[in-house]
Amino acid sequence: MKKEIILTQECNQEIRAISDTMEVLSGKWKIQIIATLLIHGKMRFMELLRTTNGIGAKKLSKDLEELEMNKLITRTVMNTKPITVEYEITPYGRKMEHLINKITEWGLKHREHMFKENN
Amino acid sequence: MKKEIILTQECNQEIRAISDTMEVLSGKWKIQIIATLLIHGKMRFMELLRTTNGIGAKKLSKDLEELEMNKLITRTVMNTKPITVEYEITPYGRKMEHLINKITEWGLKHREHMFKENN
DNA sequence: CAGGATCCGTGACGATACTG
DNA sequence: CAGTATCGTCACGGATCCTG
Repeated sequence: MKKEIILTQECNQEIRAISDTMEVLSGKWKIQIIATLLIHGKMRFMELLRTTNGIGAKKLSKDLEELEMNKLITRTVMNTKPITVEYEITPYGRKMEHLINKITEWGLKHREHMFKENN
Repeated sequence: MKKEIILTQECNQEIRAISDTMEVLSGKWKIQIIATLLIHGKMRFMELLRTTNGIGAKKLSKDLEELEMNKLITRTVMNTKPITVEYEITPYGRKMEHLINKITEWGLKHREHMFKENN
């Protein structure tokens, strides 16, 4: 099974940067997971599964793995019985908070804008 | 063929806002197209096709259509022979410039960060 | 030129069952 | 509990051909 960090290899610097970011963030769930962890702090797998409405275990597992590869979260296996695992935002991941806020902000304005023009 | 603006219908306000934004932006190409149009101003279909490296005509056409639905760009058919079409960012779309800058910025830092830790 | 129609392969994702 | 393995579906996106 390959575990490589995906960094885009394309011509233009700016386009690469954009692609890199989108590679990390895109999909329905990644940002939601980050946002949830930013709010709640440490969380276990099942908590995330319940909180992130609509996601399946397989997808959650995969997304968490990718987020860990990108150093945005940490994964800690506790030696309890039965096993529990805790996920937590890294300081580096926390730096994404501002970007997520911008994204949220834009989404709110966009919804307004769409309603205004269409009705 | 349905042409509806997709606005997410989920529980939480913040999550909805995030999903709305990602709905508009996600995929490899949308932001690239916007960025390109921000730089070059008016562009024709074929210009965009050449400039946006790797995209196919079908996908470009579809993405442009979606961007137009979201009022980020305008599509103008010129009555020339043969027909030409011009795409251009709207003032509203131009408001996304700041967000795109943030995304680009984060991508650059992320690339640095990944190299630092892995080598 | 600007795309639509069609065909088709691949991979993403859900559901279910199973393991340490 | 925290996943992995397996199966099956389906929509995305590429390639090609066609049209006003």
